[in-house]
Order: sequence, then structure tokens, then C-alpha cells
Amino acid sequence: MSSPGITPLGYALLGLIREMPRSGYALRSVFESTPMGNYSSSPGSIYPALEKLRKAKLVEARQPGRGKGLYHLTPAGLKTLETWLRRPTVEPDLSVELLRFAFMQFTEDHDLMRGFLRSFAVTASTQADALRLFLESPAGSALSLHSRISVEHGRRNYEASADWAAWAIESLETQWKRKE
Amino acid sequence: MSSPGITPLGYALLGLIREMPRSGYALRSVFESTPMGNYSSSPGSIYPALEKLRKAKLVEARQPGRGKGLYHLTPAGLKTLETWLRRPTVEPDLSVELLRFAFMQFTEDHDLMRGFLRSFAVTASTQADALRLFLESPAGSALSLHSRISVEHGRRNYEASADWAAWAIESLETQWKRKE
DNA sequence: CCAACCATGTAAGCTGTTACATGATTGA
DNA sequence: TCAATCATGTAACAGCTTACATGGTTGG
Repeated sequence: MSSPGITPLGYALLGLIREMPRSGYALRSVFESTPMGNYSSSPGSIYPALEKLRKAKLVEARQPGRGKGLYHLTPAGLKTLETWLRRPTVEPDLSVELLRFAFMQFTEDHDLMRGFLRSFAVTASTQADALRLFLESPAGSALSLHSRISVEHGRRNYEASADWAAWAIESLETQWKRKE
Repeated sequence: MSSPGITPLGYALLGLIREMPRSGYALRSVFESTPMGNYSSSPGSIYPALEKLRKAKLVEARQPGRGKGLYHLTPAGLKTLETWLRRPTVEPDLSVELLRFAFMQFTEDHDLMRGFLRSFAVTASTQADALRLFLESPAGSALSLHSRISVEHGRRNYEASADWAAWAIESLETQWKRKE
């Protein structure tokens, strides 16, 4: 779904490993104990995904203790992750975009975050507008009230995402100023 | 993911066929031309899914014209659909819940819609509160601002869903009153 | 007659899920 | 010592995607 065969789960793993070296078990715990749980869960997906990343030489495992040890990123892994983080924001799949945003914090690249959030806001607004225009179009007006209400749910979600992005920029800018 | 092996796509097909008998091609067109496109798209998923429904005797195909003809629901299919529509609203997966809401319009059962929307609002609010509590908890406060902003996106989306449900009840009640 | 559209399917491949299975370590 | 937790995996299966393949009908 992008670079050769890396799934959102794969990027989630790369991002978490970049934050700090972790064991497979530790990675699982993150998914189980935080709101990141959307990205998979059980061993059946995480261990094979890690194996795939290892075979692609994006991560390596070191044995300081028991088990396989802690995974850490290879230079190629870091590069792959960085490339993904810097990809243009086009996909209307906001949940994957949000994953990217979450991992941008470890770059400390303020311009990247700013640019991403602006782009995210545009994408979300565009989708919201598309639904609004659909509702106002002949095709939309022909729908039952019930159907229009259903579509409105999607419209509001996109709108909420756009509002969030604007708020996120403000929050971050405020903090950045304070730290100067 | 519920009744023996019927996926969200399967229910989407049942719901659309209930609205009116349709050919496989017509069903595809709905996914391609409306905001319902989240539920699959291409022949590779829809035709096998239809075959599965046919084998389960939930739909039948009649040949009025070319091709296989129009699919319509069997009594068992209608019952399966109705049971699904009346299931308690528990899943935090709002997109599937929304699919259910969309197809409730063909029941014209106002109490069902009312009950669903109230329950949906509770579910969404509960999820929003869970995220808010997480953010306020020690674990949440320990997160970076960036992480907290990421979680906030989810919180706002749930909140928007809850607001939508309240608005939807109002809109429907208003229309129902007007029709009396 | 040819393009566009109606109409239906198959095959390979990838991902993920559930359920099962195993064993080491550590604290009470 | 025994339960909990750390830690890693596998096997069967379901579902979807992409890409390919085929043929009929209709309007210009």
C-alpha cells in the first residue's frame, strides 16, 4: 500500500521501534494498552510483520537478555520511515495519516509537522465539501432524509478532523513559542 | 463477525437488495457512485460475497433479462437482515453501526431508529469519555503534547458522532411530526 | 461498426484473525 | 511452588485487492 509491501502495521512497528528499541512483546503491549490498538493486536499479526521487516533489513534484533532481544532500526529502516513520514498527504484514509502524524514527533522537525497539518486540514475539508456538494446535488437531494442524515455523519467527521488540525497547529505553535 | 460468517459487506448487500432487487452490476455501481464506497468496490469481492449469500439461501437470483438477473431477498435473508438491524449497539466500530442505521429506513420503524440513535450516542460519548479520562490519567499526562494531540483526534471524532446522533434524532422527530 | 456500458466471473497473493502451543522468569 | 507475566511463535482460515478474462447490448 505504498513502498514495496509495508502495511500500516509495519509502519506502526517502525515508528514505535524508532522511539526506543523494543521487544516483540513490548510492541504488543503498546497496542494492547494504548489507543493505538486500532493497529492490530495479537501475536499472529505482529510477529510475522516483524519477521518481514527483519528480512527486508529494516530492523535488527539484538540479544541483551532473554528471547530474541530488542529490535532497533537499521539505517535503511530509518530512511524508509522518514520517507513515509514525508510523503504528501493525499489519502482520504485519515487514520493512516494520523499514524504518520503521531510518529513525526520523533523527528522534531517543526516544518514537517506544520506542513502536514495544513495539508491534512485541506484534505479533510475537501472531503467534507465533497460530501456537502453531494448532498446539495440533484443526486443528493433525491435521497431520503434518512440517507442524507447518514451521509451527514461522514461530513461531520471530516469537518471535525479539519477543526482538529487547525487546533493542533495552534497548540503546537504555542508550545514552540514558549520553548524559545 | 456476528451471525455465522456474514461480513459488513454481506450486510451491505442484503440491505441494498432489500431496498430493491438489483443485479450484481447494479450493486457494484452503488458502491462506486455513492459515499457507500467504503464497503468494497470491485468484482473480486462483490461477486463471491453474493455467491456466498446465495448458497446460504439468503438471496435468490431471477432471470428477467440478461446475465444472472436480479437478486432479491428470501424470507431467511430478510430475517437475517432484520435481526442484524435490531442487534444492540455495542461495537465501538461506528462505521459498521452507521451501516445499520442507513438500512433502518426501509423498516419505517421509528422506535427502532430512536432507540438506535440514543444507544449510538451513548456508545460514542462513552468512547469519547474514555479517551478524555485516558488523557487526564497519569498515563495520559505522561505523554508528550504531540501524543496527546494525536489521541485528541480520536476523542473529537467520537464527540462529533455523539453530536450527530443528537442532531439526527431531532431531524427525524421533526419530520415525523410534520407528517402526522 | 465501434465505443461505451452492462454483466459476470476467476486466480494469485497478501494480511489479518483466532486459536493453539510452548517455555522462561519473577515475585509472593 | 505457583500464578502472573514475559516472550515467541504456528496453523488454519477468512476476506479483500489487483489484475485478468470474457461476452452481450445499445446508441451514435
